[in-house]
Amino acid sequence: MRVLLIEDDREVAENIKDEIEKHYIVDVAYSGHDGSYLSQVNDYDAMVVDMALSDISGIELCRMTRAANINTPILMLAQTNDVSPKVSSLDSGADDCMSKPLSSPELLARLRALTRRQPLIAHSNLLCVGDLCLDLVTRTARRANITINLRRKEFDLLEYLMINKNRVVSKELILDHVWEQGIDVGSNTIEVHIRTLRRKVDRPFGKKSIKTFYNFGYKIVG
Amino acid sequence: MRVLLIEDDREVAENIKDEIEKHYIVDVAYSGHDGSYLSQVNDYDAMVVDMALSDISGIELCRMTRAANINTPILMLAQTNDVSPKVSSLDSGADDCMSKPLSSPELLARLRALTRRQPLIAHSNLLCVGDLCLDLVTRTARRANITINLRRKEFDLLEYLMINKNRVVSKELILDHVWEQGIDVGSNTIEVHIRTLRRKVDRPFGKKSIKTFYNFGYKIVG
DNA sequence: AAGGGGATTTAATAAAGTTTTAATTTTTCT
DNA sequence: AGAAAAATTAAAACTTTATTAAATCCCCTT
Repeated sequence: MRVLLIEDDREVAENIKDEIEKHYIVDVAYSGHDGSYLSQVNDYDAMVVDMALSDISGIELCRMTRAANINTPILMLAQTNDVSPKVSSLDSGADDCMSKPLSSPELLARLRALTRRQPLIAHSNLLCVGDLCLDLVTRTARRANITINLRRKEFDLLEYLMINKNRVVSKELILDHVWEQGIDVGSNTIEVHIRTLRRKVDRPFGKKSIKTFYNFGYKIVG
Repeated sequence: MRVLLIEDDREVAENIKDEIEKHYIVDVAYSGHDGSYLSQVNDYDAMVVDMALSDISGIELCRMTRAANINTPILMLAQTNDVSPKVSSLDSGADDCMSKPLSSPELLARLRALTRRQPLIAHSNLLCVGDLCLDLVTRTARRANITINLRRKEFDLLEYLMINKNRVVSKELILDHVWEQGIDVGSNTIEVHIRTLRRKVDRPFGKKSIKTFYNFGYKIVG
């Protein structure tokens, strides 16, 4: 197991390094640039990133890392217990976030939890199928540089179709994942929502990305 | 996106539910037992579990869930900011842990981070005869890397033939298994469907995998 | 607590797609 | 060759989906 620690306060860095080093191999970068470079040339099992780096902010570094298609789990270290920086870092692609003062046992436990999972697939708040992109944070869609506002059910339905892009999903699965239990199975509410979705994301762009599969379900293609 | 909330304080449960419900579908269990049961019978994209349930501890519930081979991401809710319960829950299989008092934006951001990783895609279940494969989940066939859309009766008929690959099945058996009871035995609907099947799965590929057995039935060979 | 406004569901009808029937041609078996 | 079975076709009968508009639900404000 190899961990990359990015922290520009040398003293803090030494302390954290010593703790992690009791269990894993640690590389330390004392600046965002160095960290970013190391994260791209080496394969790490996890990264621990201080949010308040002086050259590149932790959030920016996170975004860059994900943009470079590096899916290494990232644990962010926030200066304070404020909520908003934590939310920003999670939404910029970090997997976890803890605030200072740090507890080493907790830090190590969080690293264990992060690295336990399989190497994972995508790591972005954007879910894209062709030129249609769904922003999971703002819950809007974009196509041809136009932002499309979606209602809640429309968003949920589109998200489920897009998670399963290029695969047919049955109406039964759609009901299970997008609607509450116990919805009347005989109703045509799925069809109605498919229609509004098509009107918003397909028709204005002359596309037909949502296909119908008679007597079975739908699929979205890219 | 479906979330299971396990929390036995009804008032707290309602509050959390209302928050999560702004974005996802929420099922609530008011006891560890109910929660454990629900997590096993339904597919959730994430679980939010109170550590201090009165019947089963959150930690125990976590262990049971992982032991049952359920990999749904789990976010634990700790009563206090103490380190040791957090460490225990992370080590018992939880993926993340936050302490009360809860901040809804942070809770939602953590849920986004957790569910971003492994979107819940339905997995295929294949039935193959030679190079012809039937996906029982999407109800499509594939041959030579081309996906073939099948209508309901075509699919049912092909599935029955493929289940009995390399064995002749009588028309009587086909009628029994693929058609409702009481279909007119004198009709030629089987022949018509065999024809459309051959046109879709054999002819375009220059194959003849569906054989006729005069005065008896059909068989598919691999 | 009541009203307003958007979101969601229901319901009715039109449109599209599927399955069966039936008539005809071709093949198989004796 | 002749009878029976299977293949081929096209059209009729049937099912499912798309489209509307209206009704209901839900949340937010007052």
